[in-house]
Amino acid sequence: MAGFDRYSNVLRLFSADQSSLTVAQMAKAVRLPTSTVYRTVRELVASGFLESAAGSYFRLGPTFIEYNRTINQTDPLILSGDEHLQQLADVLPQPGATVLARLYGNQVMCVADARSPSFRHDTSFQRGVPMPITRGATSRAILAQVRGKRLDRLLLSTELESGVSRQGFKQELKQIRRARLSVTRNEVDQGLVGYAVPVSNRSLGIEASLSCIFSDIDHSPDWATEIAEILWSSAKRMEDDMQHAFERIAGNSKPPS
Amino acid sequence: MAGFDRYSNVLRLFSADQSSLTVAQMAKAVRLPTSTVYRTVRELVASGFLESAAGSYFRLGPTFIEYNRTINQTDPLILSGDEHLQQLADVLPQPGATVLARLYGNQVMCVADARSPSFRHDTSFQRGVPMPITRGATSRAILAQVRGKRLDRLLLSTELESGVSRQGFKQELKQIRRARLSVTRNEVDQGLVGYAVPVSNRSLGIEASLSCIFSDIDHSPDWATEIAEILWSSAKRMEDDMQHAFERIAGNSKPPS
DNA sequence: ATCTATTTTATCATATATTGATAATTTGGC
DNA sequence: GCCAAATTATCAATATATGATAAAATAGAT
Repeated sequence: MAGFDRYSNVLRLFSADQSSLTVAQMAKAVRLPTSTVYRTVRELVASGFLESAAGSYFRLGPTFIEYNRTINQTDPLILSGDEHLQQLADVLPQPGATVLARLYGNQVMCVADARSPSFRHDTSFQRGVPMPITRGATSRAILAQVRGKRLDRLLLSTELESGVSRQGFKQELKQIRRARLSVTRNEVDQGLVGYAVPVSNRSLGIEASLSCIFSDIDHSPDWATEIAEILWSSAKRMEDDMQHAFERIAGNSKPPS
Repeated sequence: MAGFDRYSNVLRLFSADQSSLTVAQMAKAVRLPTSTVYRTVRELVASGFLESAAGSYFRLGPTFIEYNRTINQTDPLILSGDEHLQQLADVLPQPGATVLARLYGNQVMCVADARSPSFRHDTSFQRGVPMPITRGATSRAILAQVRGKRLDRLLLSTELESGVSRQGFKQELKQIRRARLSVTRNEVDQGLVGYAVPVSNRSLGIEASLSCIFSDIDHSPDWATEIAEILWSSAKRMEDDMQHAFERIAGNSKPPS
Protein backbone atom coordinates (compact mmCIF):
# COMPACT_ATOMS: atom_id res chain seq x y z
CA MET A 1 0.00 0.00 0.00
CA ALA A 2 1.33 3.42 -0.81
CA GLY A 3 0.77 7.14 -0.49
CA PHE A 4 -2.12 8.62 1.35
CA ASP A 5 -4.15 5.42 1.18
CA ARG A 6 -1.92 3.97 3.83
CA TYR A 7 -3.24 6.57 6.25
CA SER A 8 -6.72 6.81 4.86
CA ASN A 9 -7.28 3.07 5.15
CA VAL A 10 -6.42 3.15 8.83
CA LEU A 11 -8.67 6.13 9.48
CA ARG A 12 -11.54 4.51 7.64
CA LEU A 13 -11.60 1.75 10.23
CA PHE A 14 -13.02 4.21 12.73
CA SER A 15 -16.79 4.51 12.59
CA ALA A 16 -19.80 5.01 14.81
CA ASP A 17 -19.83 1.24 15.43
CA GLN A 18 -16.09 0.96 15.99
CA SER A 19 -15.00 4.16 17.56
CA SER A 20 -11.84 2.87 19.19
CA LEU A 21 -9.36 0.26 18.09
CA THR A 22 -6.05 -1.19 19.20
CA VAL A 23 -3.08 -1.31 16.89
CA ALA A 24 -3.44 -5.07 16.79
CA GLN A 25 -7.03 -4.72 15.54
CA MET A 26 -6.04 -2.19 12.92
CA ALA A 27 -3.15 -4.33 11.73
CA LYS A 28 -5.45 -7.28 11.30
CA ALA A 29 -8.05 -5.19 9.47
CA VAL A 30 -5.64 -3.65 6.99
CA ARG A 31 -3.52 -6.81 6.75
CA LEU A 32 -0.24 -5.17 7.55
CA PRO A 33 2.38 -6.04 10.15
CA THR A 34 1.98 -4.49 13.57
CA SER A 35 5.24 -2.59 13.36
CA THR A 36 4.13 -0.82 10.21
CA VAL A 37 0.78 0.12 11.68
CA TYR A 38 2.45 1.41 14.83
CA ARG A 39 4.46 3.79 12.73
CA THR A 40 1.42 4.90 10.78
CA VAL A 41 -0.60 5.44 13.93
CA ARG A 42 2.20 7.41 15.53
CA GLU A 43 2.22 9.81 12.61
CA LEU A 44 -1.53 10.22 12.72
CA VAL A 45 -1.42 10.85 16.45
CA ALA A 46 1.31 13.45 15.99
CA SER A 47 -1.00 15.38 13.65
CA GLY A 48 -4.07 14.94 15.86
CA PHE A 49 -5.94 12.74 13.40
CA LEU A 50 -5.92 9.98 15.99
CA GLU A 51 -5.43 10.10 19.70
CA SER A 52 -4.36 7.49 22.15
CA ALA A 53 -7.05 6.49 24.63
CA ALA A 54 -7.00 4.27 27.70
CA GLY A 55 -6.20 0.57 27.48
CA SER A 56 -3.95 0.88 24.42
CA TYR A 57 -6.89 1.92 22.29
CA PHE A 58 -6.89 4.73 19.77
CA ARG A 59 -9.70 6.92 18.56
CA LEU A 60 -10.33 9.81 16.19
CA GLY A 61 -8.50 12.95 17.25
CA PRO A 62 -9.18 16.65 17.65
CA THR A 63 -7.99 17.66 14.21
CA PHE A 64 -11.31 16.62 12.73
CA ILE A 65 -13.20 18.87 15.13
CA GLU A 66 -10.85 21.69 14.28
CA TYR A 67 -11.15 21.44 10.51
CA ASN A 68 -14.88 20.94 10.85
CA ARG A 69 -14.99 24.26 12.60
CA THR A 70 -12.98 25.92 9.88
CA ILE A 71 -15.46 24.61 7.33
CA ASN A 72 -18.39 25.85 9.39
CA GLN A 73 -16.85 29.27 9.64
CA THR A 74 -15.97 29.63 6.00
CA ASP A 75 -18.41 27.70 3.84
CA PRO A 76 -20.85 30.30 2.52
CA LEU A 77 -23.53 27.68 2.03
CA ILE A 78 -23.35 26.42 5.60
CA LEU A 79 -23.25 29.94 6.98
CA SER A 80 -26.34 30.85 5.01
CA GLY A 81 -28.02 27.60 6.03
CA ASP A 82 -27.45 28.30 9.71
CA GLU A 83 -29.07 31.63 9.11
CA HIS A 84 -32.25 30.49 7.36
CA LEU A 85 -32.87 26.80 7.93
CA GLN A 86 -34.57 26.95 11.32
CA GLN A 87 -36.72 29.87 10.27
CA LEU A 88 -37.78 27.95 7.22
CA ALA A 89 -38.74 24.95 9.35
CA ASP A 90 -40.89 27.25 11.46
CA VAL A 91 -42.97 28.57 8.56
CA LEU A 92 -43.72 25.27 6.84
CA PRO A 93 -47.47 24.65 6.37
CA GLN A 94 -47.11 21.45 8.41
CA PRO A 95 -44.42 20.02 10.73
CA GLY A 96 -41.35 18.86 8.87
CA ALA A 97 -37.59 18.91 8.57
CA THR A 98 -35.45 21.18 6.45
CA VAL A 99 -32.20 20.05 4.90
CA LEU A 100 -29.38 21.73 3.09
CA ALA A 101 -27.25 19.32 1.07
CA ARG A 102 -24.39 19.79 -1.29
CA LEU A 103 -22.46 18.00 -3.96
CA TYR A 104 -19.08 17.22 -2.52
CA GLY A 105 -16.76 15.57 -5.01
CA ASN A 106 -18.89 12.69 -6.14
CA GLN A 107 -21.10 12.40 -3.13
CA VAL A 108 -24.02 14.31 -1.76
CA MET A 109 -23.79 15.27 1.86
CA CYS A 110 -26.14 17.05 4.19
CA VAL A 111 -24.36 20.07 5.62
CA ALA A 112 -27.08 21.56 7.80
CA ASP A 113 -30.53 20.58 9.00
CA ALA A 114 -33.36 21.83 11.19
CA ARG A 115 -36.86 20.71 12.08
CA SER A 116 -40.15 22.07 13.29
CA PRO A 117 -40.44 21.46 17.03
CA SER A 118 -43.24 18.93 16.67
CA PHE A 119 -41.71 16.89 13.83
CA ARG A 120 -40.47 13.67 15.40
CA HIS A 121 -39.61 11.38 12.50
CA ASP A 122 -36.12 10.10 11.93
CA THR A 123 -34.70 11.30 8.66
CA SER A 124 -31.61 9.93 6.94
CA PHE A 125 -30.38 13.35 6.00
CA GLN A 126 -28.40 14.60 8.93
CA ARG A 127 -25.32 16.75 8.92
CA GLY A 128 -22.29 14.74 7.94
CA VAL A 129 -24.05 11.77 6.39
CA PRO A 130 -23.07 10.98 2.81
CA MET A 131 -26.10 10.13 0.69
CA PRO A 132 -26.67 8.23 -2.55
CA ILE A 133 -26.47 10.78 -5.33
CA THR A 134 -29.33 9.46 -7.43
CA ARG A 135 -31.97 8.81 -4.79
CA GLY A 136 -34.36 11.25 -3.17
CA ALA A 137 -35.50 14.74 -4.04
CA THR A 138 -32.57 16.32 -2.21
CA SER A 139 -29.95 14.61 -4.34
CA ARG A 140 -31.83 14.92 -7.61
CA ALA A 141 -32.35 18.64 -7.25
CA ILE A 142 -28.57 18.86 -7.02
CA LEU A 143 -27.80 16.51 -9.90
CA ALA A 144 -30.23 18.38 -12.12
CA GLN A 145 -27.81 21.30 -12.05
CA VAL A 146 -24.92 19.24 -13.34
CA ARG A 147 -24.55 18.67 -17.06
CA GLY A 148 -22.34 17.36 -19.78
CA LYS A 149 -19.23 15.40 -19.05
CA ARG A 150 -19.29 16.06 -15.35
CA LEU A 151 -22.74 14.52 -15.08
CA ASP A 152 -21.59 11.50 -17.06
CA ARG A 153 -18.66 11.01 -14.76
CA LEU A 154 -20.85 11.33 -11.70
CA LEU A 155 -23.33 8.79 -13.00
CA LEU A 156 -20.51 6.40 -13.80
CA SER A 157 -19.46 6.49 -10.17
CA THR A 158 -22.81 5.08 -9.02
CA GLU A 159 -25.14 2.30 -9.88
CA LEU A 160 -28.54 3.38 -11.09
CA GLU A 161 -31.50 1.44 -9.82
CA SER A 162 -32.41 -1.62 -11.78
CA GLY A 163 -34.87 -0.81 -14.52
CA VAL A 164 -33.74 2.77 -14.94
CA SER A 165 -31.67 3.62 -17.99
CA ARG A 166 -28.99 6.28 -17.96
CA GLN A 167 -30.91 8.11 -20.68
CA GLY A 168 -34.19 7.93 -18.78
CA PHE A 169 -32.57 9.26 -15.65
CA LYS A 170 -31.03 12.16 -17.51
CA GLN A 171 -34.44 12.93 -18.98
CA GLU A 172 -35.89 13.04 -15.48
CA LEU A 173 -33.14 15.42 -14.39
CA LYS A 174 -34.00 17.66 -17.33
CA GLN A 175 -37.60 17.88 -16.17
CA ILE A 176 -36.48 18.72 -12.64
CA ARG A 177 -34.20 21.43 -14.02
CA ARG A 178 -37.08 22.98 -15.94
CA ALA A 179 -39.51 22.74 -13.01
CA ARG A 180 -36.83 23.89 -10.53
CA LEU A 181 -38.37 21.37 -8.17
CA SER A 182 -38.05 17.69 -7.32
CA VAL A 183 -40.60 15.74 -5.29
CA THR A 184 -40.18 12.15 -4.18
CA ARG A 185 -41.79 9.82 -1.68
CA ASN A 186 -40.51 6.71 0.05
CA GLU A 187 -37.26 6.93 -1.84
CA VAL A 188 -34.90 7.57 1.03
CA ASP A 189 -37.01 6.99 4.12
CA GLN A 190 -40.21 4.97 4.18
CA GLY A 191 -43.28 7.03 4.93
CA LEU A 192 -41.66 10.36 4.17
CA VAL A 193 -42.08 12.75 1.27
CA GLY A 194 -39.46 15.25 0.19
CA TYR A 195 -39.50 18.51 -1.76
CA ALA A 196 -36.24 19.97 -3.02
CA VAL A 197 -35.15 23.02 -5.00
CA PRO A 198 -31.72 23.88 -6.38
CA VAL A 199 -29.33 26.26 -4.66
CA SER A 200 -26.10 27.17 -6.32
CA ASN A 201 -23.36 29.70 -6.83
CA ARG A 202 -21.30 29.37 -9.92
CA SER A 203 -18.36 31.49 -8.84
CA LEU A 204 -18.02 29.58 -5.59
CA GLY A 205 -18.43 26.22 -7.27
CA ILE A 206 -21.33 25.30 -5.02
CA GLU A 207 -24.10 23.05 -6.24
CA ALA A 208 -26.62 22.32 -3.54
CA SER A 209 -30.26 21.88 -2.76
CA LEU A 210 -32.68 23.07 -0.14
CA SER A 211 -35.34 20.60 0.82
CA CYS A 212 -38.08 19.90 3.28
CA ILE A 213 -39.39 16.57 4.42
CA PHE A 214 -42.84 15.64 5.71
CA SER A 215 -44.58 12.57 6.96
CA ASP A 216 -46.45 11.05 4.02
CA ILE A 217 -49.49 10.15 6.11
CA ASP A 218 -50.57 13.59 7.19
CA HIS A 219 -49.27 15.30 4.07
CA SER A 220 -51.65 16.73 1.52
CA PRO A 221 -50.42 17.40 -2.03
CA ASP A 222 -52.57 20.51 -1.91
CA TRP A 223 -49.70 22.22 -0.16
CA ALA A 224 -47.32 21.54 -3.03
CA THR A 225 -47.51 24.97 -4.64
CA GLU A 226 -47.17 26.82 -1.36
CA ILE A 227 -44.24 24.64 -0.30
CA ALA A 228 -42.46 25.22 -3.58
CA GLU A 229 -42.91 28.97 -3.24
CA ILE A 230 -41.48 28.97 0.27
CA LEU A 231 -38.50 26.89 -0.82
CA TRP A 232 -37.81 29.07 -3.85
CA SER A 233 -37.82 32.25 -1.85
CA SER A 234 -35.54 30.77 0.82
CA ALA A 235 -33.24 29.41 -1.87
CA LYS A 236 -33.12 32.85 -3.44
CA ARG A 237 -32.13 34.41 -0.13
CA MET A 238 -29.38 31.87 0.34
CA GLU A 239 -28.03 32.44 -3.14
CA ASP A 240 -27.96 36.15 -2.46
CA ASP A 241 -26.14 35.54 0.81
CA MET A 242 -23.56 33.43 -0.97
CA GLN A 243 -23.03 35.98 -3.67
CA HIS A 244 -22.44 38.66 -1.04
CA ALA A 245 -20.04 36.36 0.77
CA PHE A 246 -18.21 35.79 -2.49
CA GLU A 247 -17.90 39.47 -3.23
CA ARG A 248 -16.73 40.16 0.31
CA ILE A 249 -13.86 37.70 0.08
CA ALA A 250 -13.09 38.05 -3.63
CA GLY A 251 -9.54 39.14 -4.35
CA ASN A 252 -8.59 38.05 -0.87
CA SER A 253 -8.36 34.30 -0.84
CA LYS A 254 -10.95 33.45 -3.42
CA PRO A 255 -11.27 32.67 -7.11
CA PRO A 256 -10.92 35.65 -9.44
CA SER A 257 -13.81 36.61 -11.68
CA MET B 1 9.46 16.02 3.46
CA ALA B 2 8.25 12.54 4.19
CA GLY B 3 5.39 10.47 5.51
CA PHE B 4 2.19 11.96 6.71
CA ASP B 5 3.69 15.42 7.13
CA ARG B 6 3.64 15.80 3.39
CA TYR B 7 -0.15 15.69 3.52
CA SER B 8 -0.57 17.37 6.87
CA ASN B 9 1.49 20.37 5.83
CA VAL B 10 -0.73 20.96 2.84
CA LEU B 11 -3.91 20.63 4.88
CA ARG B 12 -2.60 23.00 7.51
CA LEU B 13 -2.55 25.77 4.92
CA PHE B 14 -6.34 25.84 5.01
CA SER B 15 -7.73 28.06 7.73
CA ALA B 16 -10.59 30.43 8.44
CA ASP B 17 -8.53 33.20 6.81
CA GLN B 18 -7.44 31.13 3.84
CA SER B 19 -10.24 28.74 3.12
CA SER B 20 -9.37 28.09 -0.50
CA LEU B 21 -6.07 27.87 -2.30
CA THR B 22 -4.74 27.05 -5.72
CA VAL B 23 -2.07 24.44 -6.22
CA ALA B 24 0.35 27.21 -7.13
CA GLN B 25 -0.29 28.92 -3.80
CA MET B 26 0.15 25.69 -1.88
CA ALA B 27 3.35 24.87 -3.73
CA LYS B 28 4.77 28.24 -2.85
CA ALA B 29 3.73 27.93 0.79
CA VAL B 30 5.22 24.49 1.33
CA ARG B 31 8.20 25.19 -0.96
CA LEU B 32 7.72 22.18 -3.16
CA PRO B 33 7.47 21.88 -6.92
CA THR B 34 4.02 22.20 -8.43
CA SER B 35 4.06 18.71 -9.86
CA THR B 36 4.62 17.21 -6.44
CA VAL B 37 1.84 19.24 -4.87
CA TYR B 38 -0.53 18.30 -7.67
CA ARG B 39 0.02 14.67 -6.84
CA THR B 40 -0.47 15.27 -3.14
CA VAL B 41 -3.65 17.26 -3.70
CA ARG B 42 -5.01 14.61 -6.02
CA GLU B 43 -4.64 12.01 -3.31
CA LEU B 44 -6.28 14.22 -0.71
CA VAL B 45 -9.16 14.94 -3.07
CA ALA B 46 -9.61 11.23 -3.74
CA SER B 47 -10.12 10.66 -0.01
CA GLY B 48 -12.37 13.68 0.43
CA PHE B 49 -9.93 15.62 2.61
CA LEU B 50 -9.85 18.33 -0.03
CA GLU B 51 -12.25 19.14 -2.78
CA SER B 52 -11.81 21.00 -5.98
CA ALA B 53 -13.75 24.27 -6.13
CA ALA B 54 -14.36 26.75 -8.94
CA GLY B 55 -11.50 28.64 -10.55
CA SER B 56 -8.89 25.96 -9.92
CA TYR B 57 -9.15 26.50 -6.19
CA PHE B 58 -9.28 23.77 -3.60
CA ARG B 59 -10.87 23.73 -0.19
CA LEU B 60 -11.39 21.40 2.76
CA GLY B 61 -13.51 18.41 1.85
CA PRO B 62 -16.48 16.48 3.24
CA THR B 63 -14.41 13.88 5.06
CA PHE B 64 -13.88 16.29 7.93
CA ILE B 65 -17.61 16.78 8.34
CA GLU B 66 -18.08 13.04 8.24
CA TYR B 67 -15.49 12.18 10.88
CA ASN B 68 -16.67 15.08 13.00
CA ARG B 69 -20.07 13.47 13.00
CA THR B 70 -18.64 10.13 13.99
CA ILE B 71 -16.92 11.81 16.92
CA ASN B 72 -20.11 13.57 17.94
CA GLN B 73 -22.00 10.32 17.86
CA THR B 74 -19.48 8.30 19.82
CA ASP B 75 -17.58 10.51 22.24
CA PRO B 76 -19.23 9.91 25.62
CA LEU B 77 -18.10 13.30 26.87
CA ILE B 78 -19.61 15.19 23.96
CA LEU B 79 -22.82 13.19 24.16
CA SER B 80 -23.14 13.97 27.84
CA GLY B 81 -22.29 17.61 27.21
CA ASP B 82 -25.03 17.96 24.62
CA GLU B 83 -27.35 16.56 27.23
CA HIS B 84 -26.52 18.85 30.14
CA LEU B 85 -24.70 21.96 28.96
CA GLN B 86 -27.67 24.06 27.89
CA GLN B 87 -29.61 23.16 30.98
CA LEU B 88 -26.66 24.19 33.09
CA ALA B 89 -26.47 27.54 31.31
CA ASP B 90 -30.14 28.07 32.11
CA VAL B 91 -29.77 27.61 35.87
CA LEU B 92 -26.71 29.79 36.40
CA PRO B 93 -27.28 32.51 39.01
CA GLN B 94 -26.44 35.11 36.38
CA PRO B 95 -26.15 35.08 32.57
CA GLY B 96 -23.05 33.24 31.36
CA ALA B 97 -21.60 30.64 29.04
CA THR B 98 -20.91 26.99 29.79
CA VAL B 99 -18.02 25.12 28.28
CA LEU B 100 -16.92 21.54 28.13
CA ALA B 101 -13.25 21.12 27.25
CA ARG B 102 -11.00 18.14 27.07
CA LEU B 103 -7.35 17.24 26.96
CA TYR B 104 -6.66 16.00 23.47
CA GLY B 105 -3.10 14.81 23.05
CA ASN B 106 -1.18 17.82 24.26
CA GLN B 107 -3.78 20.44 23.64
CA VAL B 108 -6.97 21.49 25.32
CA MET B 109 -9.96 21.84 23.08
CA CYS B 110 -13.49 22.94 23.70
CA VAL B 111 -15.83 20.18 22.56
CA ALA B 112 -19.20 21.67 23.43
CA ASP B 113 -20.56 24.98 24.61
CA ALA B 114 -23.81 26.70 25.47
CA ARG B 115 -24.90 30.06 26.84
CA SER B 116 -27.75 31.69 28.69
CA PRO B 117 -29.95 33.50 26.18
CA SER B 118 -29.03 36.95 27.46
CA PHE B 119 -25.26 36.42 27.64
CA ARG B 120 -23.78 38.28 24.70
CA HIS B 121 -20.05 38.35 25.28
CA ASP B 122 -17.62 36.74 22.91
CA THR B 123 -15.69 33.92 24.53
CA SER B 124 -12.57 32.29 23.15
CA PHE B 125 -13.76 28.84 24.10
CA GLN B 126 -15.87 27.63 21.24
CA ARG B 127 -16.23 24.14 19.92
CA GLY B 128 -13.21 23.18 17.86
CA VAL B 129 -10.83 25.86 19.09
CA PRO B 130 -7.56 24.59 20.54
CA MET B 131 -6.59 26.48 23.69
CA PRO B 132 -3.35 27.10 25.57
CA ILE B 133 -3.09 24.36 28.15
CA THR B 134 -1.80 26.48 31.00
CA ARG B 135 -4.08 29.50 30.78
CA GLY B 136 -7.57 29.94 32.12
CA ALA B 137 -9.66 28.04 34.64
CA THR B 138 -10.90 25.62 32.00
CA SER B 139 -7.45 24.38 31.07
CA ARG B 140 -6.09 24.35 34.60
CA ALA B 141 -8.94 22.28 35.97
CA ILE B 142 -7.94 19.72 33.37
CA LEU B 143 -4.21 19.89 33.97
CA ALA B 144 -4.77 19.50 37.70
CA GLN B 145 -5.88 15.94 37.00
CA VAL B 146 -2.67 15.02 35.24
CA ARG B 147 0.35 13.99 37.28
CA GLY B 148 3.80 12.56 37.17
CA LYS B 149 5.66 12.08 33.94
CA ARG B 150 2.69 12.87 31.74
CA LEU B 151 2.34 16.26 33.36
CA ASP B 152 6.05 16.91 32.91
CA ARG B 153 5.83 16.05 29.24
CA LEU B 154 2.78 18.27 28.79
CA LEU B 155 4.47 21.20 30.47
CA LEU B 156 7.54 20.72 28.32
CA SER B 157 5.39 21.12 25.21
CA THR B 158 4.39 24.67 26.22
CA GLU B 159 5.99 27.81 27.42
CA LEU B 160 4.93 28.94 30.86
CA GLU B 161 4.32 32.61 31.34
CA SER B 162 7.34 34.66 32.25
CA GLY B 163 7.81 34.83 35.98
CA VAL B 164 6.14 31.52 36.68
CA SER B 165 8.35 28.59 37.59
CA ARG B 166 7.50 25.05 36.68
CA GLN B 167 7.50 24.18 40.38
CA GLY B 168 5.21 27.06 41.26
CA PHE B 169 2.77 26.12 38.54
CA LYS B 170 2.67 22.53 39.73
CA GLN B 171 1.99 23.78 43.22
CA GLU B 172 -0.95 25.77 41.92
CA LEU B 173 -2.30 22.70 40.16
CA LYS B 174 -2.07 20.78 43.44
CA GLN B 175 -4.24 23.38 45.13
CA ILE B 176 -6.77 23.18 42.34
CA ARG B 177 -6.81 19.43 42.62
CA ARG B 178 -7.55 19.66 46.34
CA ALA B 179 -10.20 22.35 45.94
CA ARG B 180 -11.70 20.59 42.88
CA LEU B 181 -12.17 24.09 41.51
CA SER B 182 -10.25 26.65 39.51
CA VAL B 183 -11.22 30.31 39.23
CA THR B 184 -9.47 32.83 36.99
CA ARG B 185 -10.21 36.28 35.64
CA ASN B 186 -8.89 38.12 32.58
CA GLU B 187 -6.64 35.21 31.74
CA VAL B 188 -8.19 34.16 28.48
CA ASP B 189 -10.61 36.94 27.63
CA GLN B 190 -10.44 40.42 29.08
CA GLY B 191 -13.34 41.28 31.32
CA LEU B 192 -14.46 37.71 31.86
CA VAL B 193 -14.20 35.45 34.87
CA GLY B 194 -14.20 31.66 34.65
CA TYR B 195 -15.02 28.84 37.07
CA ALA B 196 -14.01 25.29 36.21
CA VAL B 197 -14.29 21.88 37.81
CA PRO B 198 -12.73 18.58 36.71
CA VAL B 199 -14.62 15.94 34.75
CA SER B 200 -12.98 12.64 34.01
CA ASN B 201 -13.35 8.97 33.34
CA ARG B 202 -10.34 6.82 33.88
CA SER B 203 -11.48 3.78 31.91
CA LEU B 204 -12.30 5.92 28.88
CA GLY B 205 -9.10 7.92 29.17
CA ILE B 206 -11.01 11.19 29.31
CA GLU B 207 -9.66 14.17 31.23
CA ALA B 208 -11.88 17.19 30.90
CA SER B 209 -13.37 20.14 32.66
CA LEU B 210 -16.74 21.76 32.94
CA SER B 211 -16.70 25.51 33.27
CA CYS B 212 -18.85 28.57 33.23
CA ILE B 213 -17.89 32.07 32.23
CA PHE B 214 -19.33 35.38 33.40
CA SER B 215 -18.79 39.02 32.69
CA ASP B 216 -16.47 40.34 35.39
CA ILE B 217 -18.34 43.61 35.73
CA ASP B 218 -21.68 42.31 36.86
CA HIS B 219 -20.24 39.31 38.65
CA SER B 220 -20.28 39.09 42.41
CA PRO B 221 -17.88 36.69 44.17
CA ASP B 222 -20.74 36.02 46.57
CA TRP B 223 -22.04 33.53 44.05
CA ALA B 224 -18.86 31.51 44.14
CA THR B 225 -20.07 28.79 46.48
CA GLU B 226 -23.36 28.36 44.68
CA ILE B 227 -21.65 28.25 41.30
CA ALA B 228 -19.19 25.63 42.49
CA GLU B 229 -22.03 23.50 43.82
CA ILE B 230 -23.90 23.68 40.53
CA LEU B 231 -20.78 22.79 38.56
CA TRP B 232 -19.92 19.87 40.83
CA SER B 233 -23.34 18.36 40.57
CA SER B 234 -23.41 18.72 36.79
CA ALA B 235 -19.92 17.27 36.56
CA LYS B 236 -21.05 14.36 38.68
CA ARG B 237 -23.97 13.71 36.35
CA MET B 238 -21.69 13.77 33.34
CA GLU B 239 -19.24 11.38 34.93
CA ASP B 240 -22.10 9.02 35.68
CA ASP B 241 -23.30 9.30 32.08
CA MET B 242 -19.83 8.47 30.81
CA GLN B 243 -19.49 5.50 33.11
CA HIS B 244 -22.80 4.14 31.86
CA ALA B 245 -21.70 4.72 28.28
CA PHE B 246 -18.50 2.85 29.02
CA GLU B 247 -20.32 -0.10 30.53
CA ARG B 248 -22.75 -0.20 27.64
CA ILE B 249 -20.04 -0.53 25.04
CA ALA B 250 -17.49 -2.48 27.07
CA GLY B 251 -16.51 -5.79 25.53
CA ASN B 252 -17.85 -4.56 22.21
CA SER B 253 -15.31 -2.16 20.77
CA LYS B 254 -13.88 -0.73 23.94
CA PRO B 255 -11.02 -1.29 26.34
CA PRO B 256 -11.32 -4.36 28.55
CA SER B 257 -11.40 -3.96 32.32
C1' DA C 1 7.67 0.10 45.32
C1' DT C 2 8.77 -4.36 42.48
C1' DC C 3 7.71 -7.63 39.09
C1' DT C 4 5.76 -9.15 34.73
C1' DA C 5 3.12 -9.21 30.57
C1' DT C 6 2.09 -6.17 27.07
C1' DT C 7 2.59 -2.26 24.46
C1' DT C 8 5.53 0.69 22.01
C1' DT C 9 9.79 2.13 19.88
C1' DA C 10 14.30 1.35 17.63
C1' DT C 11 17.27 -1.03 14.24
C1' DC C 12 18.65 -2.17 9.60
C1' DA C 13 19.12 -4.26 4.95
C1' DT C 14 16.13 -4.49 1.10
C1' DA C 15 12.48 -3.35 -1.90
C1' DT C 16 9.66 0.23 -3.24
C1' DA C 17 7.57 4.57 -3.63
C1' DT C 18 8.54 9.47 -4.01
C1' DT C 19 10.65 13.16 -6.31
C1' DG C 20 10.88 16.89 -9.70
C1' DA C 21 12.04 18.54 -14.44
C1' DT C 22 9.81 18.17 -18.60
C1' DA C 23 6.49 16.85 -21.97
C1' DA C 24 1.85 15.62 -23.15
C1' DT C 25 -2.84 16.21 -22.34
C1' DT C 26 -7.06 18.05 -20.71
C1' DT C 27 -9.93 21.74 -19.29
C1' DG C 28 -12.50 25.99 -19.14
C1' DG C 29 -13.42 30.54 -20.85
C1' DC C 30 -14.22 33.46 -25.20
C1' DG D 1 -13.35 25.59 -31.96
C1' DC D 2 -9.42 28.30 -30.20
C1' DC D 3 -6.06 29.47 -26.75
C1' DA D 4 -4.00 29.94 -22.21
C1' DA D 5 -3.91 27.72 -17.99
C1' DA D 6 -4.54 23.75 -15.29
C1' DT D 7 -3.74 19.02 -14.76
C1' DT D 8 -1.73 14.60 -15.63
C1' DA D 9 1.88 11.42 -17.42
C1' DT D 10 6.76 10.01 -17.90
C1' DC D 11 11.09 8.35 -16.05
C1' DA D 12 15.72 7.88 -13.96
C1' DA D 13 17.78 9.07 -9.56
C1' DT D 14 17.18 8.83 -4.87
C1' DA D 15 15.11 8.99 -0.57
C1' DT D 16 11.69 6.53 2.04
C1' DA D 17 8.76 2.73 3.55
C1' DT D 18 8.80 -1.94 4.85
C1' DG D 19 8.76 -5.75 8.14
C1' DA D 20 11.24 -9.15 10.99
C1' DT D 21 13.45 -8.85 15.18
C1' DA D 22 15.36 -6.87 19.29
C1' DA D 23 15.27 -3.40 22.84
C1' DA D 24 12.84 -0.29 25.74
C1' DA D 25 8.98 1.61 28.06
C1' DT D 26 4.69 1.17 30.04
C1' DA D 27 0.75 -0.31 32.77
C1' DG D 28 -1.42 -3.70 36.03
C1' DA D 29 -1.14 -6.44 39.73
C1' DT D 30 0.87 -7.81 43.96
